[in-house]
Amino acid sequence: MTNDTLTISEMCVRFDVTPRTLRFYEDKELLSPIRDGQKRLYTKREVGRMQWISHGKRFGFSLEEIRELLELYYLGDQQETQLRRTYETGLKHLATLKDKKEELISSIEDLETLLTQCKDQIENLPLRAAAE
Amino acid sequence: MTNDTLTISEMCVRFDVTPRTLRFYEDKELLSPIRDGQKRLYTKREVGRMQWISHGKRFGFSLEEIRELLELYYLGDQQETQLRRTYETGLKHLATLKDKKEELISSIEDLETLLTQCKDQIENLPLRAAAE
DNA sequence: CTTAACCTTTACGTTAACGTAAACTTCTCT
DNA sequence: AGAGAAGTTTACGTTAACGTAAAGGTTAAG
Repeated sequence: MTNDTLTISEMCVRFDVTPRTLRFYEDKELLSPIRDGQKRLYTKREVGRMQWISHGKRFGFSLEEIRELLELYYLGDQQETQLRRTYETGLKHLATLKDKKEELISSIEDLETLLTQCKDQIENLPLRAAAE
Repeated sequence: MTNDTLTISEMCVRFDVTPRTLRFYEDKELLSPIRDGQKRLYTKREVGRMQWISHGKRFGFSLEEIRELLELYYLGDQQETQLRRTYETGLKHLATLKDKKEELISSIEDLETLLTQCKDQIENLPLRAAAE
């Protein structure tokens, strides 16, 4: 019974999304689950793709940008031209991710500085009034 | 002449946004430039805030989430309660940022793996036909 | 057999984050 | 004075990414 495919509700639990979201992604050609009759079944490949979608969203990429990147999950019998294009797209995404990483690191430092200042202010609060 | 305030168009250049965007952020109380007659002037503080907005957007935060964080830029004569709340909010954001950082790092690794595979495929392409 | 759980399609609704157009002021330059 | 550049307010429009409701098919349990 424990096949290596997931139902739509299992996917929903796993990625904390609604069925609507998964169908929406399918409509946008980000996912293409197989069918058992009417029902959708998500293979390991779809799970992998959904993983990327999930991460991509958290990093602020649009679904369209994510869709481009997902080409890397095919890599079937592609034309050389297409294969190279996919590769180039991947490289660009990689560069963007690395940029964001740097930006993120310095943002974390900035926020830590702000928090330190905030903490100082809290600790040096004027002891209120005098009545105690 | 070179005051330490920026006009709206200077802000637009600096952050690569339209005037509409800056006015929109003002409407949402993310920014509050001073006025010279009708015209908006952005002080160093507003520039600092806009810096955060810009980063926040790139990391996938909503404007509402960013607005909360921006409280850290006031730190004026706040009530202790409010100050602590602001501090807590900041801590949560910091934790989220750190999570995203980890996620980002492993995503970069994953993408690099995919790209390596893709590169392999390109290099091992069947030399087409034979006619040459 | 029928009820419930789970799935489906179709289609209109909603929210965030701006875009865009119209009509007006203010300043500077010639 | 007249033209242009840069700014303003007001308000309707747009797009992405789903939410939500209606109406119905399928399968296991009682």
